[in-house]
Amino acid sequence: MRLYDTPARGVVEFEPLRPGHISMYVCGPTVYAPPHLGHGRMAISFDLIRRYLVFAGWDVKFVSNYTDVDDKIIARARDEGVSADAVARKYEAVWDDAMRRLRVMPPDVAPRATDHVGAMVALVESLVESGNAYVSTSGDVLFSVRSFDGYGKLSHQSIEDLDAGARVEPGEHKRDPLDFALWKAAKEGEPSWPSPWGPGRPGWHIECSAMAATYCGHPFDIHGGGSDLIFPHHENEIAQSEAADGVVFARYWLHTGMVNLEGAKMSKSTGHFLSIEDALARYSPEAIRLLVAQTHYRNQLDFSPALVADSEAAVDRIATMCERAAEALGLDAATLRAAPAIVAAEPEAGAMAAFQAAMDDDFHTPAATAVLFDLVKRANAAVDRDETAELPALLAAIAAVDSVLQVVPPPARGDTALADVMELVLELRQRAREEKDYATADRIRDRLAEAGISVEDSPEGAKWRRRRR
RNA sequence: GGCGGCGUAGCCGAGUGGCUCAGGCAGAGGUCUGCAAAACCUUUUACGGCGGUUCGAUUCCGCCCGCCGCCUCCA
Repeated sequence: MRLYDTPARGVVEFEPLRPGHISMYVCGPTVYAPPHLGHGRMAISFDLIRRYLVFAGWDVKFVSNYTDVDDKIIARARDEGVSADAVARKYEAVWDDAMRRLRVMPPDVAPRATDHVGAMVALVESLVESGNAYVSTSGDVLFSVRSFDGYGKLSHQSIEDLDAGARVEPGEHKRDPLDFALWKAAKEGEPSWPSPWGPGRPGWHIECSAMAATYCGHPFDIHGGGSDLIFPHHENEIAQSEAADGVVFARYWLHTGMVNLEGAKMSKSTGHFLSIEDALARYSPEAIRLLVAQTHYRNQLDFSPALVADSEAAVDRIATMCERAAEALGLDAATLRAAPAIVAAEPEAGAMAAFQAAMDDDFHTPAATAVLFDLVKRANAAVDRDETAELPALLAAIAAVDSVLQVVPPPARGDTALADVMELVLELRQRAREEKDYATADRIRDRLAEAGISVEDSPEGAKWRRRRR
């Protein structure tokens, strides 16, 4: 298996720390606002990667945190007149719900920063002892970037280059403009924890260093996140994790591309974004996942309604195929879509080989979707030719590929009242057709289409189904 | 200014030094149908510009143009 490693600036062969095992840490959300499609893309991208690793037989430990103590959370709490903890818990739930709806698997461990302050304090202490950190006159504990030789190795910047663009806020008392806070002294009314340097709270970067080491080990295999976290967040994680003991922090770094909306990056801070909730009100989770999978995870994704509409049509096509195949095999369509593995058959070997080859090459999901659509086309062709013998192997392969992609839509919830009404309507329409009253038959079909129900005539009688938009 | 990415057919989006091709969506024609739909088959001046390397470049190199990201909180 090969993957693109950010510090190596290229695709490298993956070698696990322990054979058969992969420990993975992906930076989770700061829970102060609803997540947007940028977060969704990042989460779906890593979900695709994780599901594939599991599919490929790795024993994966997937850890993703909640940053639940932060300036923005505190500011939000102040604005709303509630506690910081209340804000964090609220948006944690919003995040979980969004992830569930996007069919993103929950992490094996989802640690909260506030539950790991002790480990952070211990890490800061060791950095102070090793001379990599100092207590500033303002009472903060700062990391001295010049004390760490490798600073800049992830983002490929020299300290000099970075220095030129660095800003210093008044009152920070930094020895170097690039030095960053490991521990912030408590201000009036802020959440705080006891420490050797007085009450305070952890800096942003230290939590990930502490939690990743706690749950994934030191070192661990793969660290992931959005590409906008490369600097300074991940660069700083490396510095503070490696400076004290010289042990490598994460062995491979994976970064996902940004999502653009109308030509500019989505960003919570600028208000230029489409929330996951709003997106899901208009588009199906499967269409959003397909859109994400059809673009390589490292590339920028330019989001637009027209784009999801395309994906929606493609997802619809997969759903239609499932129904046709189920009928051809005499299976219940809903059961087939809910549990495609019902067709107990060996997945078609050629497709599986193509799928694995694609995913082993830096998680090439665009090629994997091509494999899926090739299977859909072959399954449809088999139904057309009435060659159902090869169908189970094709469906098993589709199920296998979809165990990673998760783009086959689940069956619509059964609405028996609608089904009864439709039975009557189609019966009346059939009577009109038999009487060659095609005007009436077509009018019924057209009106149903307007109501979002398509009607298809076939030798076995008319079939109907609800259309996605 | 420093670091990095991208520019591929109507749209989105993979990929490759020459060989038949990614894939999806849309459009056109065909099969099927009372007409449709679905499905299948066929199909639509493709590789930003200018040079260079090469027997041969969309693919490698250089320059230019355009777009985007990071360098500050950010998925």
